[in-house]
Amino acid sequence: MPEAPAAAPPTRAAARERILEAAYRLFSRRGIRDVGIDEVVQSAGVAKATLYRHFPSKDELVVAFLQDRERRWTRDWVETEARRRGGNPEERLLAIFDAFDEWFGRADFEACSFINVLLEMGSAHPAGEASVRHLENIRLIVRRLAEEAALSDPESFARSWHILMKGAIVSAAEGDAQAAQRAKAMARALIERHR
Amino acid sequence: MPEAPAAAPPTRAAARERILEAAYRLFSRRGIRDVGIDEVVQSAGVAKATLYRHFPSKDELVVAFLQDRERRWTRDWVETEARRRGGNPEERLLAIFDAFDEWFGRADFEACSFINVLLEMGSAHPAGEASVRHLENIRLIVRRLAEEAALSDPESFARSWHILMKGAIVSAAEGDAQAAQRAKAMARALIERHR
DNA sequence: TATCAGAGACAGACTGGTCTGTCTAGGTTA
DNA sequence: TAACCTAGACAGACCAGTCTGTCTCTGATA
Repeated sequence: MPEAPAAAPPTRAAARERILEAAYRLFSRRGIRDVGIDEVVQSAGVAKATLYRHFPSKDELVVAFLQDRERRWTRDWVETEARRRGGNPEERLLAIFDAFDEWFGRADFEACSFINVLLEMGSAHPAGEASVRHLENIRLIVRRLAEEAALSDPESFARSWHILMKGAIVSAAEGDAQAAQRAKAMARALIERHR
Repeated sequence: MPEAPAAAPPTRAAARERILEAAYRLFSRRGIRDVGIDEVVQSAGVAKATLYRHFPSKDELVVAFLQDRERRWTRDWVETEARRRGGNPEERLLAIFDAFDEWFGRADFEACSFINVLLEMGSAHPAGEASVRHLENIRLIVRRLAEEAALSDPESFARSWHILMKGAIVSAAEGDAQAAQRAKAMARALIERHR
C-alpha cells in the first residue's frame, strides 16, 4: 500500500463524495423537499460551508444527485441488468421487467427519483427539467435495444414501452407487488406489434 | 331568484365551500407542499380562523381536497365521460383514453393529484394513504366496466389497465402529447387478451 | 530538516424568511 | 344574544444560505 489511504481519519478531499453519497441516500428515499440541507450535512459528517463550497445551492445539489442517480440506477442497474439477463435483444428488453420485479420486492424500494422529482418540483423547476432529460435517457436505452431487436418504429416503441415502465413503478409504489409481471405481459404484446 | 345568492357580499356559511374551492384550485395545480395555508386563506377570501374552524389541520384539508378530487375527477369526469362516450362496455373502457387525450392537450393539465400526493408525501403519510384509497376506487370503476364487458379476470385486468392509465399520465406530465393514443393501443391488446 | 503559509475541512451560531397553528378583537346576521 | 365571520398579530418550528473561528494536512522554502 504505497500511500496509506486508510479511510480511518475523517479523510479530507473525499468531502464531496460523502456529500453526494448522503444526498443520494436521503433524496432517493425521502424526496427533495422532505430533506433539509442540515440533514445532508449531518449525514455526510461535513461542515455546512463545505457543502456550499462544492454545491452553490440546494438546487444544484439536487441536480448533481439526479446525475448520480442516472449513473447508478439507469446505467449501472437498468441497462446493465437488461444486457446481462437477456440472451438476445428482445429478451434484453423484457429483462427490464424481471429486474423491476426484484426491485419492487425490496424493502427499501424507493420508486423512480426522476418521476418523483418531476412531480414534486414541477417541470418548470431546474430539477424538474433535469428529471425530464434523465427520463429521456432511459427512453434512449430502450430505443437502442429496440433497434438492436430490429423492431419497427423504435422511437414510438420506446415511448410506449416507457409508459409501461412508469406505470409499473407507480403501481408498485402504490403497493401492487405484481406490477412488473403485469407490465411484462403487456410489453410482450407490444413487441409483437412492432415485429 | 328567490334567495339572491349574488356572490357579491362575502357570503357567510359558504365559507367552507370557498375554502374547498380554493384548496382544489391550488393543490391540484401546484401540489401540497408548495401551497401554504395563508395562500389558501387569501385565495378563498376567508379568515385563517375560519379555515381552522372547518379543518383542524392542513392534513385534514388535504384529505378533504382528495375527496373532492375523487368526486370531480374520478366520478364526474372519468367515469361519466367513459359511459357517455362509449356505446358498449369495451368502448366505454377505451373511451377513458379518448378523454385522457383531450385532457393531456389542455393548457392547465395538472396530472393526477392522487399520484402526485402519493409520491410527494409518501405512502405512510395520511394524505398518501388517502391517495392509495382513491386510486383503488379508480381501479374499481375499471373493474366494473370490465365485468360489464364480461372480460376474464377483471381484477387483474383492472390492475393492468391502471398501469396504462398511470403510465400515460406520467408520460403526459413529461411532455408526450400522444401518450393517450399509445396507451389506448396497448389497452386494446389487453382487452383482446382478456376476452 | 524545521518552519510556515495556505487550502480546505470542521463546528456551529446567525440571518431572513416561510410555515403551521393559535389568539385577540371587532363586525354582521339571524 | 349567539353563532359565525373578518383581520391580522403572534408563537414556535424549520429552512436555505452566510459567516466566524479553529484545526489539520500538504508542500514549499530557509
